[in-house]
Amino acid sequence: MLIILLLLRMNFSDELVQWYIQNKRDLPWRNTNNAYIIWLSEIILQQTRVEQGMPYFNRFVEKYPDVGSFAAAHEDDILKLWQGLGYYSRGRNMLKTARLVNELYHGKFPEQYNQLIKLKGIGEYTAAAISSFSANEAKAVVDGNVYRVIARYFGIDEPINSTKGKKIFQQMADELLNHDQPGLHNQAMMEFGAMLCKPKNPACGICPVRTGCFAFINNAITTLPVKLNKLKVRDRYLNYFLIVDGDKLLMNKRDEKDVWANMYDLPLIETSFLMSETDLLNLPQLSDHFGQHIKILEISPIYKHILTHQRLHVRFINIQVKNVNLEQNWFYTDVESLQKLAMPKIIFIFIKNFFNL
DNA sequence: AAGTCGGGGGC
DNA sequence: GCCCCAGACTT
Repeated sequence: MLIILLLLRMNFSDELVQWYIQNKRDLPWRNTNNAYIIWLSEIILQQTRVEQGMPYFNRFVEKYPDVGSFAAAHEDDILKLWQGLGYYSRGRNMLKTARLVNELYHGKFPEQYNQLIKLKGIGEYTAAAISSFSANEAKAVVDGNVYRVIARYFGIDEPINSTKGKKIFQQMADELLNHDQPGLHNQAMMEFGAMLCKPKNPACGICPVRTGCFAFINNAITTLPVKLNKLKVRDRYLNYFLIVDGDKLLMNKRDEKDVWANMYDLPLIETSFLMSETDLLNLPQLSDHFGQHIKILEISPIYKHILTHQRLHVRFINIQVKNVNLEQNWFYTDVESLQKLAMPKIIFIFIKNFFNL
């Protein structure tokens, strides 16, 4: 019985690897075993589609061809290059890791799972990916694709985002791993999930392993994998003030907490509910910052900006003021330097249009 | 164990 | 709208 199970599993891996070799996409990070380059690609691709991450990967490789050059960068430069990709802590953690690697390993990016897992921004998935792709270490990756492929093929209905579920899927992935070619096996599992065993409308018609697939046989494609979802979305109302003084604009550097940590936006008054323009302009905070003589030049419509846990209602209010009480993180910048600051997408778009950049 | 962190694409 | 994307970190 055990032997039959073993054979079945070996066949599964072999089938996927064969399918992979014939159908894989030609992606730039697949043509190297340079752990640094693979690290770059893996961090960029966390929770990010390949098409979205690709241009960022190319720009990062170009600008920072090795760990040393990355380690020497300023956080502002990393965040600027990361602008628009989201989950900015990835960029900030990369800088910490690059600097540590540069010191600890003298610029040679580690390839062993046990070394990688200790680094900031590298979890189980990424450590397994880097070690198996760069050095063929026998560690099985479990990403969103792998969860889906295993859940469907073996009919596992344990939620993939429960603690118990994660353990089960990791264990199954470990057992499935082809120890002769871990890197190839891992790539195959993920590519198969991404290209064929897709979340919606998987291509079961051309699937090489459908005859052994639980979900295909039992018509459970749409119900597997199972995921617990209790996503709470919060509404936030962001009122940004555009204050132009000659050729300079008043900017704010955000703090370490909250979204968009360490990035740049504008002076902000946040409310937890939709406030009318007149009520907003009567807020004491406004006169505290800008005095009594405030002239409204222009008010933008309210833009809805969707984040994972937040619905942002954003508007921009262009005002003319006599004097400004500078907050801790406020500063003036000219339009030239403006382009070097890493800004959240919605801020960047607005400013870009406003100044015709 | 639950909450937080972006932005975009497919349906 | 809702779900998902080569997840990790903090509380």
